[in-house]
Amino acid sequence: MIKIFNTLSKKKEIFKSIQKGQVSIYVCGMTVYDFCHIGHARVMVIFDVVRRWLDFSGYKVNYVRNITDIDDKIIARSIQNNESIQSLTQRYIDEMNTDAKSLGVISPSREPKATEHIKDMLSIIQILIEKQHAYIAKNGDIFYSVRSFSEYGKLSGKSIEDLRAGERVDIDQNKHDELDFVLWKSAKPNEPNWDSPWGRGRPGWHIECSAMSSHYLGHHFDIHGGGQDLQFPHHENEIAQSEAAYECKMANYWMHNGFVRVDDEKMSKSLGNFFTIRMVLEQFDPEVVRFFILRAHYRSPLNYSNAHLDDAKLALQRLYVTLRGFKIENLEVDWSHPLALKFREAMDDDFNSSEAISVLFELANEINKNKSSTLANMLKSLGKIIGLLERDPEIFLKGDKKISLDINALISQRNEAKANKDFKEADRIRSLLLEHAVVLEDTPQGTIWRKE
RNA sequence: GGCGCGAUAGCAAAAUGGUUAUGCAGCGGCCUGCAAAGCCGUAGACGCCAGUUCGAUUCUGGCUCGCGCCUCCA
Repeated sequence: MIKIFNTLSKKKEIFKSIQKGQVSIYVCGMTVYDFCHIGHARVMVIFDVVRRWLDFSGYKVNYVRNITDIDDKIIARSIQNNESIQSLTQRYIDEMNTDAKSLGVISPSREPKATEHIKDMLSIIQILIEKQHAYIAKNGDIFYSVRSFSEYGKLSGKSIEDLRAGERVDIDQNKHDELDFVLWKSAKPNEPNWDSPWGRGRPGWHIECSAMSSHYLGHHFDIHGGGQDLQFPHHENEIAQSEAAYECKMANYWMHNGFVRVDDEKMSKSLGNFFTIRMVLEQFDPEVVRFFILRAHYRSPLNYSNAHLDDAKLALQRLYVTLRGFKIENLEVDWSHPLALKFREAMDDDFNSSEAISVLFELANEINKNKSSTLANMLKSLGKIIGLLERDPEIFLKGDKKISLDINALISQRNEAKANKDFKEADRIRSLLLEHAVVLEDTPQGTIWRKE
C-alpha cells in the first residue's frame, strides 16, 4: 500500500490508481535554453525513483515528462546566441539527456516537446473560448479568464482576493482582469509563430502541459509532479485550463519536490546561485550526486555544498566497500526479512528514500559482521530498485580516471619492504600513493587499494 | 500585506506520544609493524514559552528565527 503526500489535500493519502495496475504520471520538465542545474537534477532523480518504485510495486507506469522548447527565454537566448531556436533547443535537449543518463535516470515513457503539440493546444483554447473561460483581447492575444473558474486557487491555497492585493508589475492592459493569463500570444516580428484560427501566434506558458498531458494520459490521470515553484501559478493554471475545458478532475495526486538551496537560499537561475550538473560532475561521481539527492526526503529542502557532497561520497563508499568481494548474481529479494520489509515500508510511505537508505546501512553493518552473501545480495538488490549500487564496487572505488603511478608495482615494492621489516620504506610508499589519493588496505587476502 | 513550510546532537538527515534512526566527525577498545577497512563500546538532540497527557522532540496555542510562493524559475 503506497501513500503519497498530495498537495491538493496537504495530506498523505493512500494511492489508488484510476485503472487497476496502471499509473499515469505527468511531470513538468525542463525549459531547454541552458544546461540543467542541481535543482533540475533533483526533479529528474526524484520522479525517476517514484516511477521506479511504482514500477517495482507492480504497476504498468506511463511516465510523461515534457520539454518546453518555446518560450520568452528561449527566444531571447536564440537572438543573443545568433542561433536558431531549433538548434539551440536540440542542443540543450541532448545535454539534458546526457546529464539524466549519467545520474542513472531512466528515460520517461515519453518526452513530448511543446512545439509538437501546437494543434492540441489550439483545440483546448478553442474549447475554452466556446465555454467562455477564455477571450480574445483587442491586440489578438487570447487570455484565460481566471474568475470564470470558481475553484481557482485550490492547489496553491491562494484566494483570488489575496492575489489582487499582491504587488504585481507590468499588468497587460489588454487583460479584462489583471489575474488573467495568456493562452495564445499574437505573432510579433522576429518571433516564431504558428497558424491558428485567430491568426498567427505562439502559445503561452501553461497551455502546453494541459495539452500534452491530456494527449498522452487523458483528461483525468493519476499523478502530476514538478518542483515546488511550479505550484503557483503554473500548476494552478493547468488545473484551471484542463478542468474548465474537460469538466473533470485533472490529476488525482499532485506531488511537489522541495528546492535545492545554496546557503539557505533557493538555487535558481534568477538568483544566479546555481551549479550545473555538468560542473558538479567534474568533481563528484554521478552516483554520489544521486545518492546525495535521495538521502534527503523529496519534500525537504536540500542544501547544496561541496562539504555535503563529500559527506555523501563517504557514505556511499561505505556501502560499496561492504559490497566489495561479493559475487552477486541473483537479484531476488527475500521480502520476509525485517530489513527488506523496513525498506519497503519506507518507500511505500510517500517514497521516503532517506529512511530506505538508512536501512541499507543497517544491512551493511550486518554484512560486515557476518560476511553474509545473502544479505550482500539483498543490499545490492534493494539499492538497484532506487538506482543505486548498480556498479561493480571495484569500479566505483577505484574510479575511472587514469593514475600516473604504477600502483601494483608500488604495492609489490611495499610488500617486499614489509617482508624485510623496512617499515620506513613501506610507509614512504604508502604516503606517496596517498598523495595521489590512493588508499591502501592490508587485508588477509593481500593488499588492495581504492581511491580516497 | 496575503498564503504556506520549516526549526532534531559538531555537520548532514529520518522516524516517533513512553523503547538504538542512519551517515560523517569525536572518544575508548579489538584488529594491524603502524595504518586503512571492519567490528565492539561510548558520548551527544529534539528553537523558546505555555497547555493537553500518567508521560511530548512527537499533539494544541503563542512567540522567536529561517525559508518559500504571490513575477520567469525544477
